[in-house]
Amino acid sequence: MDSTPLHIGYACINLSLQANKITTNRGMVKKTFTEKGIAYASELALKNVRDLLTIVDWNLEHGFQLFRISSDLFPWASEYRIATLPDFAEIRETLEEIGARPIRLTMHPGPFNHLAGQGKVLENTIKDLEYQSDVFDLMGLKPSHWNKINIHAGGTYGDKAATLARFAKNFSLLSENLRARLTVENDDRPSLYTVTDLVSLYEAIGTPIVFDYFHHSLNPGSQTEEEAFLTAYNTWDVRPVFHYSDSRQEYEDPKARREAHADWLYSAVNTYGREVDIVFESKMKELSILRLRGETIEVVPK
DNA sequence: CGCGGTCAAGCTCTG
DNA sequence: CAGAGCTTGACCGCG
Repeated sequence: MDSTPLHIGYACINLSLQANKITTNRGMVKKTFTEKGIAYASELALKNVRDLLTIVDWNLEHGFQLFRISSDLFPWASEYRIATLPDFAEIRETLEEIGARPIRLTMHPGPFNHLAGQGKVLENTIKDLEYQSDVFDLMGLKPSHWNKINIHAGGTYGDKAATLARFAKNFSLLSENLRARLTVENDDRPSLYTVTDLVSLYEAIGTPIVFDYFHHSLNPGSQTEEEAFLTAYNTWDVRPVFHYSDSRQEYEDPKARREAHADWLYSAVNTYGREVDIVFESKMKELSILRLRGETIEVVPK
C-alpha cells in the first residue's frame, strides 16, 4: 500500500480553530430570520466567509490542500440572492480571495436535496444546488468536477431505476455550471444506491461517482472494494475525490449503529495504485489526520 | 455566561 | 408511528 493520496482533507469543521470561535456554520432559527431578515443573514454570512478564509489558510499551513466547505455558509440562502446582501461587496471580495488559494474546495449539500423528487421537493433541491454553485462562481472557480458539488441520489421511491431516470431528466433543468460540478456518491444502506447502481446515471448524464469506502463496506452490492473503486475511478474526468472513514462500531463502540463514523482513523487507505484525493470523514476532523501523521496540536481557546 | 430544549427542508430505518 | 440520523451541531431563551 505505497500509494499515498495526493491531496487529503476533511469536512466542514476545523476543531483547532473552532476552539477560538472560528467557524463557518453560523446560522439562525426561522423565528430569528423572520425577525431580523437578510441584514442579519448578511452579517452572519460575512463572518462565515471570513472565517473560511482563515480555515483555508490554516489548512495550507498544515499541509491540507483539499477541504470540503460547509453548505451552510449563507443562512437561509434559499430566501434571497447572495448579490442582494448588504455586505455583498466584502463577501465577494473574500470569496475571490478564497478561490485564488492553492487548495481544492468541494461541497456536499444536505440530505434534503432530491434531484429525483417532484414538485416542491425538486424546486427546493434546484434552488439549494444552484446557490452552492453560485458560491463557487463567486470564488472565480472554473466549473468542473475539480470543485465537486456532491450529493446522494436520494430516496428510491420504491423503484431505483425509475428514480435514477427521473434524476437524469431533472439534471437537464440545472445550470451549465452546476451540471459541470455535480457528482453522486454511493449510499451506506442496501436499500439505496451502490456504485454499480450509479453507473447508469453516469452513462446517461456523465456525473462522476464519488466512491465512499465505508459506505461500500456496508452496501457493497456485487462488487469487491477494488472493483467498486475502479468502477467509480473510471467515471472521472479529473483526479477523483473519494471519501474515507472508519467504523465506530468496529473500532470505538460495539453498540454504535453500523453506519456511524468513528471519531478517529485506524486503517490505511488502499488507492489501488491510482491517484485520488481523499476527504476523511472522521468526527475528530483535522485532529485525526494530524494524529495519523504523528503530530499533535493543542485545542484550547486562546 | 453556561445550560438545555429546540430547530427549514425529505427520505429511510429503528425502537 | 414518532423520532433519529443524515453532511456538519448550533441557536437562543432562560436562569
